[in-house]
Amino acid sequence: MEQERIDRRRAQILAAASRVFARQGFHRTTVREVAREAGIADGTIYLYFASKQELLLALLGQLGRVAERPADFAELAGEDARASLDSYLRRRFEDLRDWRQLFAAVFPEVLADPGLRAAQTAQTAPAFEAVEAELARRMQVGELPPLDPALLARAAAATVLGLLVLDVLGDPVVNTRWGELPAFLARLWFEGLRSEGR
Amino acid sequence: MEQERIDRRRAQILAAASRVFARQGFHRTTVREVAREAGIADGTIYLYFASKQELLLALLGQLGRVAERPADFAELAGEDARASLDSYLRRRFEDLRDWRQLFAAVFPEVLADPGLRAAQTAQTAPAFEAVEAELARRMQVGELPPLDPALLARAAAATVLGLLVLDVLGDPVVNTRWGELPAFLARLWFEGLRSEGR
Amino acid sequence: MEQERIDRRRAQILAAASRVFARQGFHRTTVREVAREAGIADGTIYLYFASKQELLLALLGQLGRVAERPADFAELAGEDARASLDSYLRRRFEDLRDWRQLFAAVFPEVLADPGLRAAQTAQTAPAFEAVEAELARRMQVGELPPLDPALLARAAAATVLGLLVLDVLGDPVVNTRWGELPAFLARLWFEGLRSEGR
Amino acid sequence: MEQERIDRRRAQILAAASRVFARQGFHRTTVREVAREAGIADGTIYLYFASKQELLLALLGQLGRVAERPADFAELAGEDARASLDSYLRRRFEDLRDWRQLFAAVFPEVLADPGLRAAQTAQTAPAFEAVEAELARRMQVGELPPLDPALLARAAAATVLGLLVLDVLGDPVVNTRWGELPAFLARLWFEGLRSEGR
DNA sequence: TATGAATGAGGGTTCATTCAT
DNA sequence: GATGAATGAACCCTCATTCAT
Repeated sequence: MEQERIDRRRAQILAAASRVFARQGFHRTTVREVAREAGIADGTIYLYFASKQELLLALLGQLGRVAERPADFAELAGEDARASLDSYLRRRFEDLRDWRQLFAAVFPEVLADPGLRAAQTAQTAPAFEAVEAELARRMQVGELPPLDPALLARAAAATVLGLLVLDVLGDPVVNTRWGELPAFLARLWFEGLRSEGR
Repeated sequence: MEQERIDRRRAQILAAASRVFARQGFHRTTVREVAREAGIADGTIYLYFASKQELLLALLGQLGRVAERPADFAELAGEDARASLDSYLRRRFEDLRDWRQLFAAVFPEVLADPGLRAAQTAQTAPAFEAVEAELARRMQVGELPPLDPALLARAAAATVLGLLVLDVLGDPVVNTRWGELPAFLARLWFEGLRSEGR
Repeated sequence: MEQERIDRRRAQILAAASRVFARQGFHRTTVREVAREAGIADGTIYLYFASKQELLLALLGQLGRVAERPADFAELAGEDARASLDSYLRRRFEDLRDWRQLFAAVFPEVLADPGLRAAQTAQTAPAFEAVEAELARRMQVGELPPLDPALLARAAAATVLGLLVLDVLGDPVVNTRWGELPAFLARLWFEGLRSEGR
Repeated sequence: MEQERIDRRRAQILAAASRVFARQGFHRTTVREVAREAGIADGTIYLYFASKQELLLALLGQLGRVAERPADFAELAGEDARASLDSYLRRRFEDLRDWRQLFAAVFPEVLADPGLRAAQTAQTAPAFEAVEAELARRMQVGELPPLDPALLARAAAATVLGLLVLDVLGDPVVNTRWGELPAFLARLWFEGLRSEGR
């Protein structure tokens, strides 16, 4: 089908853009470099995207689909809190690794551009709301202690986001021990730092 | 004194740059805009900084001085773990609010530029080591449960960093309730999410 | 062919540069003026030359090919000295006229730039050596009086170079009577200024 | 006297300008560099010269006074042609060495700038006329063979000018054997290149 | 549809010149 | 008079975008 060819081309270009943006940053990358990476001519990109900025927005859209994923959280409703957190984090961190490049490509520019900042925040709002609702429910049924759901959601999101950022920055510990993080976080969040004896 | 005048001018220019970069991002900002914001002529900037890039590096240096601050952590050696964390976080979060603009100005570019990423990671390494050592000490004396100090340090740093990022992104909860975060985090990290009844 | 198109464009740009540089000098000429003269856009020049300086170097290369021409001198080996000088000068002066613009475009900058001065002198050295060898040979066979070949070569080159300079300066006599110069020089150099009667 | 102080300052600045222009060329030299070389502040130059261009014009004026010197030629009226040429050239070449720096500083720009080219040619015209008149006189009295005085004057001037240019270009022979040139030229011009036996 | 040469607006930087001290 | 910090016009060059082939 015609649409299919277009989609394939767009995907090819976006993949190339993601690689080069992640490597050099959006502004240090020329459209020509994206084209070279995709193995096509400069002008061809403009047959599939209206501008360089549109490339970024398309990548942001892809990234957005990951950010929306927390809604899956609700699916875990049945399990007990600790187990559900554990398995949720494990899956989440595996996903994130895959999206690392996309994140490195897009996120710095999101942070730098006021328009994108607003868009990103707006896009993330529903996910936060869903998480907050789920947290509140579990608190009500006594599965979780009565904390502020909004703050708890932010703290959790911030930790994951921060680890992703440290990963992109090249922190050697985070780079090499990414796989240990879900279990570590689950334990930390649930047990806390109280020393056992007390 | 002569040096003093130079320092004042450099500070004036850096403050202006920090404002505009935070607002629009480094690359979307022209040197002319920085000059306008500082109330001086384009060329004057080049009497105090060799290039636009040097402006960024100088701001990065200012930011670095904050990142090194975790070393203060060691000063709290005497207090008990929960109290020391509490007061440390409180002071840290107040500081961070002040450095928010600087962070918003510089960090996106750090994230986007491979060279700056490496520099930033290298610059932060000693602070991580100090924190890890302090954590290990407290674990040994039984003030903290025996967790991996490296991961714990990363998790804590990631949470703070992530909250700063959410703040910059304009998350309404983080924006308006920044002051509640230190106490919330101290409680979360110490008590954990175990519901009381179990 | 592809290379052909490139060569044509380069030639077109160099011809334009030669005209404008000769008219206004290298530094008083903007890249935009060269582009306008060539009938292309500013940026197009940079598809064919890396910098404004490269434009100058390319022109210098063209000029160099003329300076090397004295090697032709050796080809006249068979003829008698006076006749060979005469025909050599005649051809040389005709050539020079054609290269006048190129010379006016490039030479002032060669004279002004230490790096180019050295390059030019180095480039000319082999030609001088060839001429000296030929002169020495003719002296040995008695076709020329025993003068210092190095000085003779310099004196001759200096005269021609000086006339070219006077021509560029706009000396009315040299401008209008360029064609008489070869014969005049041949006569002067051969007969000398001794008045006949002595 | 007041005027004297001014003159001294102007001379000091011009000497500095002459050195730096000769070394780096007019356009590659900043006004600041001239000031540094003169040991004064940037702005001070503008108390004595209206613009950077005026510096050049003042130096051109100094150079002009040398170019006018050929009028001395007339003073030699009494001597016989060969002897007078010989001593004239000897004194001229010594002078020229002294003016070498000035020449290197100013001449490239004269060659490059249409306005200065015209000025220089106009300024030199009277000297040429004087020389031509003297040559014509000597031809009439039989001291010189009947050549075209205008061409002869140009040829002689071109040779000297060309040698000066070769000197500035850094030709090693001209650089090291400048002192031999007057005698060589006198011999060449008078005896010519006819081999003796013929 | 794909190409890549051409375009030209825009930005970082330099530097001649001014002027408050 | 002397200073040198400040100015801002001008220039070289880059690169997103267009369009003829």
